[in-house]
Amino acid sequence: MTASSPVRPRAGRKPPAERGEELRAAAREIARRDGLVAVTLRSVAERVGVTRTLVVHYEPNMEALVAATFRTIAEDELAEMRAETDAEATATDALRVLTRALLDTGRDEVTAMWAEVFVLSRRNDALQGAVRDLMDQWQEFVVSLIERGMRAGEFHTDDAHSVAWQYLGMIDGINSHALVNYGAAMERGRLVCHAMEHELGLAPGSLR
Amino acid sequence: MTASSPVRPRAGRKPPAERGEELRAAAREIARRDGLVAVTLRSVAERVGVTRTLVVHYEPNMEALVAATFRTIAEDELAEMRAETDAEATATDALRVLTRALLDTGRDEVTAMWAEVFVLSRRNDALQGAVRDLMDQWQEFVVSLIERGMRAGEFHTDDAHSVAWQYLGMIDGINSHALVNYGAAMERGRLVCHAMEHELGLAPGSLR
DNA sequence: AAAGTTATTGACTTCAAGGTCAATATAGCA
DNA sequence: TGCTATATTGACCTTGAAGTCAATAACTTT
Repeated sequence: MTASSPVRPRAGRKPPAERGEELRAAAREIARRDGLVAVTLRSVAERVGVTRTLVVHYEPNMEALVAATFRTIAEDELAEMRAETDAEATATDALRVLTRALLDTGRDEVTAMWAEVFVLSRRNDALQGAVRDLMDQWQEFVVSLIERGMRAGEFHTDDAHSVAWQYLGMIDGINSHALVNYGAAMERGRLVCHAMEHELGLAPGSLR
Repeated sequence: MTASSPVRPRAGRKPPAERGEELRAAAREIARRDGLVAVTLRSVAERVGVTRTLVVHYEPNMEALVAATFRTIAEDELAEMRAETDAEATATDALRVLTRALLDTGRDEVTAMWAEVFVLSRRNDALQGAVRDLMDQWQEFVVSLIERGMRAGEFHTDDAHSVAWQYLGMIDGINSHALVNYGAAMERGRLVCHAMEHELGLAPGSLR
């Protein structure tokens, strides 16, 4: 075992834009799989197959990378939801589709990340900023959906903001609990639908 | 500055039970103030004024201490809620009081701890067990409250378990969001009340 | 009062985190 | 073809986490 070389071959030189994107993509994959806490200099470097130092070269601040990673993942998901709801003919249909999508079991990784973010942002200012931003964007998204329904005469409420905010909170909480409570994961969302139907003056069952 | 002694005086010898409780109490205080992640050998030792080694002597496993800390805090709170609701004359009153208490702003530290726990339990088996236990106990508590109301003819539902589970999820989520969204913290809970009134066949406004 | 049990401590180890700094190798340009 | 800017690396530092182990000091018991 004289020359057993466990050495990694030198990473090929790449244009900064490409390498940078490669590193950020790796950070996102790690965050999706093992959570934002797992996004470290070492883990990102190892995944890409470069030295820690190179990661520092591109991302001189880990807190910032974590925040950016969260931001991108969350913004991507929001864009997806926008696209899906925009495609629906009525606001009621859109809200039904949105609720169904948000309560879907396959979204567990994102749910876990949001739970993580509430904790981590206590100690990471950049992340806290990103969280606020994303919460605002989500809030605005749901408000505009409600307003769309009001303009069309489908929904009726006098406080779209409050309804939107609590809607998002309820969904987040139920999903978080389902993360631990495997058994109950199937039946998530009945109360949310009833609550929204009631709150927006919809006929019972409209959202199912 | 030859003899500037920053040395801590030797801690007085105490009976194991007392010292043990002292350490666990310190862990709880730290958890309440700075979160469960802040409960470390060092922080507990420093707070009590003893060496790290002594903490190890009493708590040979940090994961276990963190789990026990969470368990005690959460069980204390549950006991408090039990006492408060038991004191109410009707189940409707009890539910109103419970909801109000759970949505109270002063409960933010506990909310933060629960959010933390969902994240940490991914990497701490003992903690995961404690979380499951406590969720079960809460679930059972709310279910029995609902059943009390059904026996008295106040509530009507065909799935107390599902209603209880989602009730807790909603409250948790709304509180978590309020942790970040200072502005909206005042108006938490309208939807939850409406949802529960609707779900349990109560007259609108019964829970306000 | 002496002995023995054990609460308490200090020195040390291991591991993983973020980060610095100077050296090296390589791709693209002159 | 050779130069040069810079992408990439290796060696090193600091901090804070958990944990081990033998030594010391303080009660309790005989």
